[in-house]
Amino acid sequence: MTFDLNYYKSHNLFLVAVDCIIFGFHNNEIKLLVHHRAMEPEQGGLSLMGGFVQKDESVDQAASNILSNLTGLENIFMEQVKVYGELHRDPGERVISCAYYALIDINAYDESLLKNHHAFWLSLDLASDLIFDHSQMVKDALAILRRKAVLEPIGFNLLSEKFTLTQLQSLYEAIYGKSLDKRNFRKKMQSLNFIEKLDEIDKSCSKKGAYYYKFKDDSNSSSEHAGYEF
Amino acid sequence: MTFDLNYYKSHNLFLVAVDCIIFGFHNNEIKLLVHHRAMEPEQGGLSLMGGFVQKDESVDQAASNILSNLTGLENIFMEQVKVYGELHRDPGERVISCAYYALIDINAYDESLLKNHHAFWLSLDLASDLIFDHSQMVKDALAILRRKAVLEPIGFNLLSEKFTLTQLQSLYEAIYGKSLDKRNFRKKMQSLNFIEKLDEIDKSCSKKGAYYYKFKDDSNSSSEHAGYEF
DNA sequence: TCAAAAGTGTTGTCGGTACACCCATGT
DNA sequence: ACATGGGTGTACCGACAACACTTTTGA
Repeated sequence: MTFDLNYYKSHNLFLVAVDCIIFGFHNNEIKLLVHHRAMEPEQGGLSLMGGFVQKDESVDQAASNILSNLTGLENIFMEQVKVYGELHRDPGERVISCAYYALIDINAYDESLLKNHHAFWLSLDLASDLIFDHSQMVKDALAILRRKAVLEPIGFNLLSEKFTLTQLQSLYEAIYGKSLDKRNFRKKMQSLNFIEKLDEIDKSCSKKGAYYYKFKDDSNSSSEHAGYEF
Repeated sequence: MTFDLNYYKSHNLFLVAVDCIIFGFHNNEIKLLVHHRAMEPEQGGLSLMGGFVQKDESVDQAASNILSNLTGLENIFMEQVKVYGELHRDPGERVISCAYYALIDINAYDESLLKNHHAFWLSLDLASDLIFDHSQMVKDALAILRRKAVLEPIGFNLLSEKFTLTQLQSLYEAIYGKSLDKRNFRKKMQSLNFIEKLDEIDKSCSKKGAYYYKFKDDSNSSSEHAGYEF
């Protein structure tokens, strides 16, 4: 089967990049995986982890490849933020970039891979002076995260498999940048039905000890945000 | 200033397209501007209006250029839906496409331009069998529209400058695909503070006549959905 | 015994929803 | 006079926000 390739050939071609906003959570703070850019322009500047899309991969695949090369993690939830397509957003060359965000457990990734890539965790407070339009990408990703975390069991990926309610609350406080009422938070979490109490108790950060919880396995059935059919 | 262009040169290049989901509203139905695709593959199939991004325009500009070439309308609100980057989404060639949606007043555009492009309005009910992944694009755009129309004075662009509350309600009913309570709808609209009653009365579709309303000029100040700062 | 974190209920407010009738007018 | 669409108010319910004390235990 051949098509009229002239139709396609007569148009411009572009470099297409993927930039990843990889969130982690440590010390009650949201962190961001970044590195110092190795080449001009903006050599040495703080940059999101990214790369170019290759011929033989979809854009989504390009994003998850970047993440797995960097952390060894596979099948992590990633979602598109948006496309950044301004003419001179990368002063070096015309590059159209698609941003993705991911949420990972900061305790469960391959440290050595991360070192190979000279990547490190940056506190979100300092994410306001990344190179190019990367700070905007982070802002946009955070807005999505904030919007979704109210409704869906997103954000659990930022914690270890077992976590206490206090830890979970700290995470939400970090995401929204404000403190929450303990009783209201617990009540809400209960009603959302995303988590399940375990028998185990964590005594590491209190004398009394706190029950561990985990993210319910069947929490895919609960949300399913309306089919939005025609 | 020269940069290390080898870094950029060593990567693959792509065709980048823009596909526009252009919504209109007529006869109490949401419509979609489409055309029959002129070339293989899928020649004759129903397609969104689209085109390729050119070297000298941003991706956003590419989208608004498509809209203005097609309708003569400038400065219309358009928003990105997302990027569609699967390998074989366009069977003819590898094309990465960025979808945008727009809402236009179906009574105020240049009919002749539209004819030149062989474009026509399709009822949204029939939008489930567009070519490629275009139906998915429409679904995704609708989801965004539904999410935003509750909070923001979006959707007004689908009506003429002056409109009655009944017309506005029909629009919302079409967007959400269900009928709404008249009293609750009016109460809500009042509280949202987006619209302003005019002195003029429309007698075209009732004996009693209905007040015209318009979208408040200063409604930019009202929303401003939180800075989401770091 | 005391410091430190875990855990637990009630009340008021607000927004959403359900629901039924009168009004003005053209025919 | 009547048919047609325009316009209005009230009562219930659920979600969210504010708010303070008791429990457990390791040091």
